[in-house]
Amino acid sequence: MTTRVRFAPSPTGYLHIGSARTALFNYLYARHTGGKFLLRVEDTDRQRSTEESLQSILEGLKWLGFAPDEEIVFQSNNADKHRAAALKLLEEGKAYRDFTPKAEPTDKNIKDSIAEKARQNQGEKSMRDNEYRDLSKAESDERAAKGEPFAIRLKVAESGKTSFEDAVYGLNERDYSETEDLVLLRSDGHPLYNLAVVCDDIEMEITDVIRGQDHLTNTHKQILIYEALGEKPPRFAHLPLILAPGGKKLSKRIHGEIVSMTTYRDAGFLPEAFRNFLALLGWSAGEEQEIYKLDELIEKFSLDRIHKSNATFNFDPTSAKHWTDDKAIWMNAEYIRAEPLEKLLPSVKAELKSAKLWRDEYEDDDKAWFEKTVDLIRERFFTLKDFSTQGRAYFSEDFDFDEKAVQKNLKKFPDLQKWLPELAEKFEPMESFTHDEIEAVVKDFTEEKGAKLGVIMNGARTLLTGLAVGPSMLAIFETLGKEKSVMRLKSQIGWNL
RNA sequence: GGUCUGUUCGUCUAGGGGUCUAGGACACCGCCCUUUCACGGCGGCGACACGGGUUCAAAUCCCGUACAGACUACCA
Repeated sequence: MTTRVRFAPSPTGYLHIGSARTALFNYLYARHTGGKFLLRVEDTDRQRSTEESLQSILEGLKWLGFAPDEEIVFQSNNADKHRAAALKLLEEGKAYRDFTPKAEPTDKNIKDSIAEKARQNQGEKSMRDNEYRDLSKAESDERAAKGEPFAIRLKVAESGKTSFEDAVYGLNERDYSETEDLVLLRSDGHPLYNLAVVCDDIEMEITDVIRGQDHLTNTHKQILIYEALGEKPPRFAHLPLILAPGGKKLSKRIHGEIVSMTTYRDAGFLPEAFRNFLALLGWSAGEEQEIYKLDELIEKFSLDRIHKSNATFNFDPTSAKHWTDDKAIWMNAEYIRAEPLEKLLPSVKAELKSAKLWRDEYEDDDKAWFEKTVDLIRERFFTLKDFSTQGRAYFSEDFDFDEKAVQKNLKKFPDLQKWLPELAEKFEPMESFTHDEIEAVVKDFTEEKGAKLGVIMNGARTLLTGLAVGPSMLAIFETLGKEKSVMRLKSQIGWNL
């Protein structure tokens, strides 16, 4: 049987890092086993689901390159089937009607009030003491017929336990006494999560459920539903969580955009780099390699090498340099300089386009120049954004001067204000403007002035690119060409800062 | 409160009784390379949560404790 896995986000927010990693692992597992990767949108919470979230999630998945192998399933479309399943269990006596009026949730923190209630019930109430649990069928039917509202609860057996072998966490067991008679269908007819998930997974013929560890206890409830329905549960693999620094839960409410996938796309990350980073959060191949191309990830991925302990996604919102996980940034830089140039070019093009620095000649008459330039400057870039910011001077005359660079490399050596335009004049008559010739001219000039080579070079770098850092100066001259080099050396813009 | 799960450098991790004076990566620091910065090279800092067992031997097995997380809804 071919494996079928699903990624099942609920559209109540954008695709965040933890979900993206879950999607990745599902995807890798599907590809590794030659199975199918499916997408199911769990949009049954009408209050919180939004179209905007859905689009954000779809965009994030698209960016990461995880296209579902079959049509997207929307859980809300299956509500009738979920209801039918609940009714069937009711009919078979495996579930019962609970006529207890629905308790309105307290207005304060829901989680806290639930824990509070659990504390109070401690030792006093059994999970089975619902007064309607053993109501006769006749009476139950009669009250229902009269229009009295009811929820449908699963009738969990008095004694026994649920157990399953998790691919990551091993054998999990839970005594029935720990599980309440869970509600399958709300009194307004709305099917609840655990029922919906089980029904959909059955219908979609899911063989392996790979999801966050926060569902570990839900799994027991779901197994109870599978059993009641007379279906065989799929295999389960629960993933460790991705936490915020300090070991707290990563939440969009307190951590903001840092957790959203689109943030990384917009910040100039390469999807392959981010995928690589994500893959190593909670999984490792057990070797000292760090860089894995997708094919390699697919080949090496296995559920049994997923960790049990949660990982911390490290970032520092107060730092411009460490705004997100250092390793993610490093990995992105690694991909930017190591990817085959032709694979990187489209991304650079997109970046330059969005910064209005793109010219169609770069794919035509100036193709060779463009490729050479990208290859030259990518060496020290971290994100695609750097091409339009730090690399701006290579594509436009309208670039900024870094004040510190001007101080350090220009104003500290006032002679340069006269010398650099003079150097430009030496360049002007040159027929061939390439590395060796430029070098000879610059060296002669330096000797003539009795100056230090570094002073001339650094001054030129700042005047030509606005920066104190960058590639070899001779390469910059050659890349920019004679005309621009001469023009910028003579320009006073940098000096007038 | 209860149930379950987890705990190796700041972070991601290797490790499954002896090869561990615990390996790698990122970050940080230093040196080298260099016209600058980066890359690269070399080196440094830095961890087995704690306490008891078991064993000739424990980061590795067992038990406690601490801490963390999940669940404990007519949310998903």
